[in-house]
Amino acid sequence: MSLPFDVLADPTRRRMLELLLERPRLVGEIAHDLELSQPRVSKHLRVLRDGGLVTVRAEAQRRWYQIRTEPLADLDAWLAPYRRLWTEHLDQLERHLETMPDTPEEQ
Amino acid sequence: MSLPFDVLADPTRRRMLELLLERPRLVGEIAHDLELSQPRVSKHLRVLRDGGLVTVRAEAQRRWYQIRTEPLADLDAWLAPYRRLWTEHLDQLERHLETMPDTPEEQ
DNA sequence: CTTCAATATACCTTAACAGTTATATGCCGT
DNA sequence: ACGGCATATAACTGTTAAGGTATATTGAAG
Repeated sequence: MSLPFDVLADPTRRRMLELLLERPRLVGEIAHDLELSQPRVSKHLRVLRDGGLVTVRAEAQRRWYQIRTEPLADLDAWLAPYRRLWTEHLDQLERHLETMPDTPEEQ
Repeated sequence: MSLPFDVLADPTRRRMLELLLERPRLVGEIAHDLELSQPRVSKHLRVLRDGGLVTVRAEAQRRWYQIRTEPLADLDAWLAPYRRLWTEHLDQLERHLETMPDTPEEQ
């Protein structure tokens, strides 16, 4: 399970994903909507594709890009153990901190 | 809400966070457990700290680093709209795809 | 007050990556 | 067959970031 952190680290790619969340799109559409050059979009789509976050469907010269959820589900799974820290027992962390030696804070 | 993607993009930092999930740790502990040089650990901790993912508590020359959940909760929130794609109505996407023009797949 | 221990940081090198411009590829219409 | 459209990729450039080594800082202990 390779996590999509690197792929999602780029804000442009996240904006593209956000568009693709609504519906599949053409390269040109994305470039237009986000005001990006076409090669730039193609390159990012390549990265998204290599990371498994999108798939392509060819229609003549057009390419329909569509979101793929698996890596996002993996990310969700990665978050699980941390999520408990701020949901279930929020005070469990607090109690833990009280266990720590009591010394002046830095910064 | 600045997302912690860049910070978490580094696998070493993710391993460090994983350690800190159990309990707060000293720099030296982390370096030892993960077999990393001390400066390397300090540098990563700096990034984690700037990203709000950890806080420090000074105890003499020791520094106790402890996890901070807010950015992770932000990440969780970011995931929310996507999460629906693979939980609630998995077939909603499928239905959407059937709406698309039917052309040969690429790769 | 000197020395050692724990940590932070400066400096340097290298690698990766985003962006641009130019070009290639493939398909459609005429 | 030909010109144009949609997309991909190559080549190049600039920036950023990680890692290493060396050094600075601060507190403790003797």
